[in-house]
Amino acid sequence: MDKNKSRRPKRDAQELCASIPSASPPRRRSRRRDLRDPSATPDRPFQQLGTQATANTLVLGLPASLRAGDLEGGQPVPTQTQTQLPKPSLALPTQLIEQHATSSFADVDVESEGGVKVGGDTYDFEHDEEEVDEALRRNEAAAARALGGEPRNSGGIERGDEGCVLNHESSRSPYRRLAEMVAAASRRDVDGGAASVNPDRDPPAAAASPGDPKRFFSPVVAYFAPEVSKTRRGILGDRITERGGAVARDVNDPRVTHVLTTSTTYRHWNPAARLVSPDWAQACIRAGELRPEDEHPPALTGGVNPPASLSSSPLPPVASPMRLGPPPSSQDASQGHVVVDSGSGADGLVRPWLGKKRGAFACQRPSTAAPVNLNPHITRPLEELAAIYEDVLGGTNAYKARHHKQVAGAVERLDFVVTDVEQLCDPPVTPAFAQKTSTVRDKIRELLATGKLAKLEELKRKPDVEAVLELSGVWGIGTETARKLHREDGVSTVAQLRALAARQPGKLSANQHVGLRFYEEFKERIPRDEVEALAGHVEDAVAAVCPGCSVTVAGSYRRGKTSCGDVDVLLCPSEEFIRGGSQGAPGATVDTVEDILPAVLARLRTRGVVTDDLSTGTVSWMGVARLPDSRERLAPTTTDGAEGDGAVAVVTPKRLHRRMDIKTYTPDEMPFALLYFTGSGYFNRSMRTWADKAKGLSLHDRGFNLVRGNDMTAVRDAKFRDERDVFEYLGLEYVPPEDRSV
DNA sequence: AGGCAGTACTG
DNA sequence: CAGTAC
DNA sequence: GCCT
Repeated sequence: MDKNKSRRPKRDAQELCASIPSASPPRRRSRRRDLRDPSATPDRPFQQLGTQATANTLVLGLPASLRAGDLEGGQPVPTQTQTQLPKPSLALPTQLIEQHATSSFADVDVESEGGVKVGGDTYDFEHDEEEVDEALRRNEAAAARALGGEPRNSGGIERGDEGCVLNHESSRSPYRRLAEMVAAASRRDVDGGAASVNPDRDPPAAAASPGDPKRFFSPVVAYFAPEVSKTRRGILGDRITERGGAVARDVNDPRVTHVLTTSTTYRHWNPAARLVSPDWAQACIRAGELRPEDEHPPALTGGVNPPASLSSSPLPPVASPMRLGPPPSSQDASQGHVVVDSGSGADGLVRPWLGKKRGAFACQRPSTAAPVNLNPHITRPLEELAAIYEDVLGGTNAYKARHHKQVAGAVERLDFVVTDVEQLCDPPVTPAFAQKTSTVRDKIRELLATGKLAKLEELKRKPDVEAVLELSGVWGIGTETARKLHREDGVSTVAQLRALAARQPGKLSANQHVGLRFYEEFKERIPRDEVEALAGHVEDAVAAVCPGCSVTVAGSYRRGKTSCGDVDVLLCPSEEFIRGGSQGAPGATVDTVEDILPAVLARLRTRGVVTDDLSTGTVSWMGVARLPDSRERLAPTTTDGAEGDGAVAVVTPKRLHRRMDIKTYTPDEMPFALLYFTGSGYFNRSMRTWADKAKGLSLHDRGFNLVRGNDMTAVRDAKFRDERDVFEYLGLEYVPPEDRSV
């Protein structure tokens, strides 16, 4: 009766705010990109395999007391608990964002070798002088702007990415700020395409007469695939917007009508979008009118083989089962800013997805690669300390760790070199920096002054720290087990642990043996291509078992990272399958949702893709996978008769074992699952908190629960088709995956 | 001073 | 139930 | 470690 956890959250609103993508990154992003090796692989944001798309994820537990259907309306019906929150009339994200320049600028000495001198010590950067120069230029520019330079934009907010910084007015309600940040972030996205193409241009004169022949692109919302060069994208984008069209930044945007790509294997889930070559746009421009798309299918890019894994499989028409419905007739598409007028003359311009049935996974878009870290002198020690707090000390120290990491992350994202803590307080990098005091702030001060952290040095001197740090790096070994192994068995290194495991196998659990076996391999990052290839095998298996079931890669892959720590795959059978099993989904060899995963896994094991299990359930699996031997991956046995002449073995250099998770969700749950498993962790936490504070909802990987006093009730009054619906329900504006890295 | 999400799987 | 991971 |  006492566990009466009147758990009415009191979460840190601050953390939340801080964890929402701030408005500044995009600009940095693009600038930074220029600094990098142009040949670097562009980031690809996310991959939606198969068809279906809508989904999100969340993992909040399903509270025991789920009472179905006793809700009405979307209104949380608060009970009279003492814990009732003010439920402020949190006006949702509004357009209060003010623009102002980057707050601070640094004063740095650049040493000849590219180090930066701070507080007497010189730090070597992992990047070169040019980057530092760039940072300095940026600082200068920021300074100029701050001093009253060019008002970035009159009244508007979403004008381009440039210099749109939030007003960090700390007196405002944190929730309010959160909403605003979210709003700003998404706003960037929405019109962003055009804006980013040409920041100085006026909005695609939505005002002009729709019928204006000069504006023949008005029914078009284009999305440029990442492989289209920046310049071409810029030029064509300008032309398109000049002629009434719009350019979207997010393939996910439902308004996208045309995906301009050069890849024949480009694939994405928007059923309404048409895949065309950029040449199509050029042809239209030349002709002064819309040209038939068919004349410009995505061009082949010279002789490049699609990822072996994909082409290798007689890939079934996985492409679209679920979405063969009529195309969203242009104007419905959304409550959006860009109104897509399907225009009469454009007969069939917008039509159902008829795209490739097979192909590589590869819809990518320009990178969201992590910007260069200009402040390793601060972030490295903080992260090191955080790691010790979390992996060695454990327990509630994890919260300290979380905070240290949060600060390190925020500092890492800054586009100037920090030389004084005050620079972090002006607009506070994290809410804690708005406070008068803070231990982390003291640590940074110490770092800047001495280049060291006494606390860190002290911890590192303890003999067991290093050992526990290393041992807990083994999957399945946490702080407790690591400590115990060190204390009781004198094990300090993974090598020693292996020796022990060989002598006394019973010392470790089965999972820990697996973790130990693949210790080195699991530490390696997984390139996007490989994630796609692995997911491709999953897709093949799924298609064989349950046609129409979508396969979506979530996780950091979906956030556009160039490499991932693991592969996170979500399966979602079609509505038809849910209703009628193999009746509803012809070709399915299984009948229930619970049967899908085991059948898929069986296939993957047979093919050698899945090598080990870590945990197995009917709707959730965690384990180990790797690309099969190249001999097994033959050239595509083309369906059109062009016979693959046998093994065009694409050699995979190492074929490492990778951590992979696969989970099954119903279409109703998918939006939540996607959201949850796309993360990031901070982003999720912020959304959870927002949901709770603002709406009295608890958000998890399968839906919402309405929190009433001590129990919860599943929310089932609303239909959530995709992530956008979840954002909307929460009164937040949509944030695309790439902006969720926080 | 208490809370920080809450669950699923393993042994 | 503790430990671990998500 | 920080928020309520």
